[in-house]
Amino acid sequence: MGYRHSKEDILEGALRAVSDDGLSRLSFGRLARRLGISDRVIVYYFPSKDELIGEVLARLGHRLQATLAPTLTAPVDDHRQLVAKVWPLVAHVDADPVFGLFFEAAGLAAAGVQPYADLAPQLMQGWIDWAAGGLCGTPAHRRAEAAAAIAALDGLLLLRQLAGADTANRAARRIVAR
Amino acid sequence: MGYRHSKEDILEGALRAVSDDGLSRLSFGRLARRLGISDRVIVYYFPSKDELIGEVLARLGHRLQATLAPTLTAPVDDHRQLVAKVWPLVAHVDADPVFGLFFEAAGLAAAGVQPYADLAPQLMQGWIDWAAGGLCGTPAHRRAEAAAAIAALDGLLLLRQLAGADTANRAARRIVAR
DNA sequence: CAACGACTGTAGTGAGTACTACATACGTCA
DNA sequence: TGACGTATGTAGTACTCACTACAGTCGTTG
Repeated sequence: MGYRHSKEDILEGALRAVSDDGLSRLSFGRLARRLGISDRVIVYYFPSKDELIGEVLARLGHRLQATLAPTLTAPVDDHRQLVAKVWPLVAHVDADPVFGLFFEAAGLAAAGVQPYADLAPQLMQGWIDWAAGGLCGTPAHRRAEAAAAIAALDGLLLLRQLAGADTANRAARRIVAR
Repeated sequence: MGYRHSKEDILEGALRAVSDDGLSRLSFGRLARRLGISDRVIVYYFPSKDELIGEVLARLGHRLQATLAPTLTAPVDDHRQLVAKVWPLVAHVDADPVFGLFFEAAGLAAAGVQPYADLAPQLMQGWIDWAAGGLCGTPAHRRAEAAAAIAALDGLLLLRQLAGADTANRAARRIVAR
């Protein structure tokens, strides 16, 4: 028969918890209280906090790319066209908490905090690979334009979080314009 | 006569501490141990941790803008020219820890952690105002181009932190190109 | 049945957290 | 001289943190 708790439930609960409270407030105790279980159960499935964070970030990345996957049907030539196509979506979709978490992880990684310092670079690489899939041209061209697109999108998202949607949208129009 | 400890020394020590360890590892106890004093003294000058963080972030912002101030002598027309002018400097100068801290603060703010959520937006606004000072044209034009420049620069810096300098430099060349 | 592994519970550990209580030294000024 | 504000020290509070020890409870398998 089924057990009372499952790793899947805990992981989903953790995702909702970090969406609400941020990565920095994720703890065994808080999560256990939120789920109404003993922290002992969480520790059983995720023997260390780093493993819990790792799985949360991995799922977060998959979810992010799954959300954006339908965007990249017809390949475009350069990062400006890609930004023009993607920005309205990421700026509209209520994926805000996900991006907030992305920046929090990036910030912690930039500050050298483990395990983020090890995990965030591959999160970023995932973004770039995703963007390269929506571009055409030589591999080198696609890599560089993809990186440029991700830089622009990340910068715009950061701007959106800290200066508001209107400012970010106006900036996006300037970046896209040629 | 001089006192044994001064607020100035503690604040400078705090700046060095966060440059080394990140904002998230700043605590009364850690800082006191690092400075070889009692945490009681720190609490005396900074009655709450939020005040300590606030002053650290403020000084960080001033230092950042002071570093970049000489850049903006001759105003340019749009964000691409501004990025072209500023990027080589911010990418070269050994201001890496400062930018790491900026992203960490932004990430914590995005996640809603206090006091960052309150302080980071004005940090961002400071950047934008600074950038607007290096542009010419109508106020509306300068605001929008400044926001675009900051978005691009922030995105590039994030890319640099998480994907390496080469990738970021290649992306910068694409963004600057018209 | 017996042995085993997967799972759950109770309880605790030692470290770190922000912050406080309280006494005391010290210089300044009425 | 005495009162006062600034500065410093010792000690402690109530809390959260990640993680552990250990005993149990199940279902499955030999």
